[in-house]
Amino acid sequence: MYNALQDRSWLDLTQEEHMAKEKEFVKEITPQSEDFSRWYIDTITKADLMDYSPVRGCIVFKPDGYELWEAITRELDRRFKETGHRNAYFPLFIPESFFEKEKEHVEGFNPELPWVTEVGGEKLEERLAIRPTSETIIGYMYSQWIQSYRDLPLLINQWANVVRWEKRTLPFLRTSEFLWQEGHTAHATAEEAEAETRQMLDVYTDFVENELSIPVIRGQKTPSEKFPGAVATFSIEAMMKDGKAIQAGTSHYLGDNFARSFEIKFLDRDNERKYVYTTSWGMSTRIIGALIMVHGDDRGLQLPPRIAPTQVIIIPIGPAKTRERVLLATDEVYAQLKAAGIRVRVDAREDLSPGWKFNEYEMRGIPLRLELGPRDLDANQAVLVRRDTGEKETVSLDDLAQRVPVLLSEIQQSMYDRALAFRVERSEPVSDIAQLHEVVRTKRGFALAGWCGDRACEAKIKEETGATSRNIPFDPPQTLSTCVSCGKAAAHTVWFARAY
RNA sequence: CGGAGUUUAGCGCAGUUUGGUAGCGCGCCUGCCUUGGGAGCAGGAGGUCACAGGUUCAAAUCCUGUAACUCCGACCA
Repeated sequence: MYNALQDRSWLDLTQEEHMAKEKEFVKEITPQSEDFSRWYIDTITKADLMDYSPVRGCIVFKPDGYELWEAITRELDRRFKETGHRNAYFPLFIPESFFEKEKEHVEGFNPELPWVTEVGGEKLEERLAIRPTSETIIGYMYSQWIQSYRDLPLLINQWANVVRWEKRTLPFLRTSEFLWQEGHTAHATAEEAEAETRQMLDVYTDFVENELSIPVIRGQKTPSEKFPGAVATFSIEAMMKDGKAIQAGTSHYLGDNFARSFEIKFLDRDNERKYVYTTSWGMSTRIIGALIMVHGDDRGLQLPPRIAPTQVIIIPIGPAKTRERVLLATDEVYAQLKAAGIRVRVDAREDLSPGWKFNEYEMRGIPLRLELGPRDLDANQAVLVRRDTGEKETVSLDDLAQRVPVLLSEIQQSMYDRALAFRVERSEPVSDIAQLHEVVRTKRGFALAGWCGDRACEAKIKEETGATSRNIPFDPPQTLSTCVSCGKAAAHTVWFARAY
């Protein structure tokens, strides 16, 4: 365990290194390089995003964490509505018989389902599952609602909590109860449903890359990794700073599987009764974990400006005798930024030193800090400090409303660029399992490999390296011709990685 | 679900070997003083030592069991 007080090595460091080292032991966050898991837990705890709950595997979203989710829902919801979807809400409880209608589906979820079996001490006639996802109950309702081709397409989204009793949980990334949205659509033709599946993957990609500054790999899941009951599952995959993958969002083409199970039929123009084709797609609070693990550093969180609940924190500085003057100017700067549409807050608490606040808001990931003190006022300027690079600049008070939005957008882009460069650097093609193992375990990254299409080869890779297939990318950097496992001709080029 | 570790004040920990008054740092409260990278001084509050049993004159400490958390595996959209 690193003990800051006993570590004298920093005495020999240069001024700059000395500063950095000093900062290191001021805060209570384990460095990423020392223990990434500890870093993650330290960061989300110290940044006050969540707390553990008395219920195993369930966390409390504290206001700062929930505010992040609210920002995410706002941006996603806007995109869903722009693409013609409407929100609805279906029950939390699902009758047991519903699950049994789709064999693959029930087998996929059975191990994680909690059941309500009695109420008021009396046993229920039929057990009720607490939903792990809502395909079945929505499928049933759709069978009631859809009569004619004129009822199609049916484009509905639900914001909800779902429960999957996970054996191993990790805050945000894998919790027994989590929040998400699930879209469920029904279409007259397979082509239209497939187009919807791709469109929603595009929506997710746009959201994650542009709002969260997280570059993603788009592709199709292999059969063993696809959603239970789906014809095809598509995903966007992101690389965390420890080189592991997180599935950031999924979109499923369900074909007519659920339509057949739930008798969802419509009368077409030709007066024939036909099954509909359905899709479902989801993104969950897991994305918050990804956001933290992609951008965070040893000083804590780092939030991309477009999603950050607070984009600029203003810290007024100065002793009592200049305080009134500084606060007056702070009010003006605040109003100016607010009017420019920037999410801005002021921390004028007198009992905490400016230095304390600098560290605190860096830990909390606020993208831009604005310092305003008496010396600044004399020069009619303010100091702006970027969270991502630490760069300082002074800006005339008259130019703030122009300069701040520009800086925020530069930060947004630069965070994306940095994450992309990191992923590219940690990704490489491999030609045998030993190499694949080397890439995912030692170098800690993504391995691009040829795959013959045989489940046994995929299972063997997982067995020997701990890596799972992430997806078959739409745009692989190159195409590989032999299977990394058996050496036969490759049917697909696949990304493999250790995953959360 | 297996293996290992942890559980003592809000947080981080010492105390457990060898049973005998509940401790430290940070934070918190009051006051003074301070403010450009986690300020200082003084005073103060705060704990069924995870939980349940057991041994003992006496248990944070020894024994048994349970739970939660962390890590590593297994499982898993």
